Amino acid sequence: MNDNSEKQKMVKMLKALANPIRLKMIASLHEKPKNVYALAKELEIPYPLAHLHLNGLKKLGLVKEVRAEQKVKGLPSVKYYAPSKFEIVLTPETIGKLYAESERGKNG
Amino acid sequence: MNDNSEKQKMVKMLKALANPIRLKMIASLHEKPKNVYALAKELEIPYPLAHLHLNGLKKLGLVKEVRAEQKVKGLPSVKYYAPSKFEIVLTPETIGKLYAESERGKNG
DNA sequence: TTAGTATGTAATATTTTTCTTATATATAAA
DNA sequence: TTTATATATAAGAAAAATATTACATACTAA
Repeated sequence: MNDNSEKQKMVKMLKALANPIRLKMIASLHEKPKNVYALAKELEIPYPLAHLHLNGLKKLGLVKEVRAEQKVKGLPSVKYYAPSKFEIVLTPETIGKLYAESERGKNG
Repeated sequence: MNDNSEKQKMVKMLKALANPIRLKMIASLHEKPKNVYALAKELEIPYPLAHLHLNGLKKLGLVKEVRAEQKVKGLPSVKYYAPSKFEIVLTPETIGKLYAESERGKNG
């Protein structure tokens, strides 16, 4: 019942990482945490696009908010993001295992 | 000049692997080499679709022909495929490195 | 000769992903 | 008040990926 979610999660993760903008974002945030606005400027893409891509990474837990600086009074603070700790190893073996294990999971 | 190809190749590889059918194919071929027709039946998808997906993997070198059995006389032999040996490790560090190194490659 | 095995491709249709444009809010500085 | 900083979302357009249908070839077995 739940054995599919592992495979589905993997596909979602890989889809998220299979994009040059999102890879660049992770690389940039790994170097130094920053906010969406700065990221958009650095990658030379419009803010809504940057927001969209970062949000996708955030939803999958590949990127997280590390701190929120309240520059002014009680107002929209600047949110800094950094990559989460993740490790995905792709080999014929790991892929084979992913499917073999969930097959077994079906019955026992 | 050539520093982009590494990143582009990575994105292509990840795109190829970010698909349930293609992951299943690799898992199945890792278990036992087989031909497109058998793969199509096993995954319960139409042959042209299986051909399309396997071709994508083949073009990137993720899957290779391991042998061709000539069942009959001088005719379309059955082609068996297996995954190539590959290893892709995805962490914030490896992604950061991928982009940092190619940046440096631009000038030196 | 029809069904099953086996290959491969082309054209189209569908679906998903990606990108742009527009909207809305809020502050500071010029 | 206009520009720059900063957030967030929605709607629609464009592009890319995915899937279907049809075609063409070729042998074997029923």
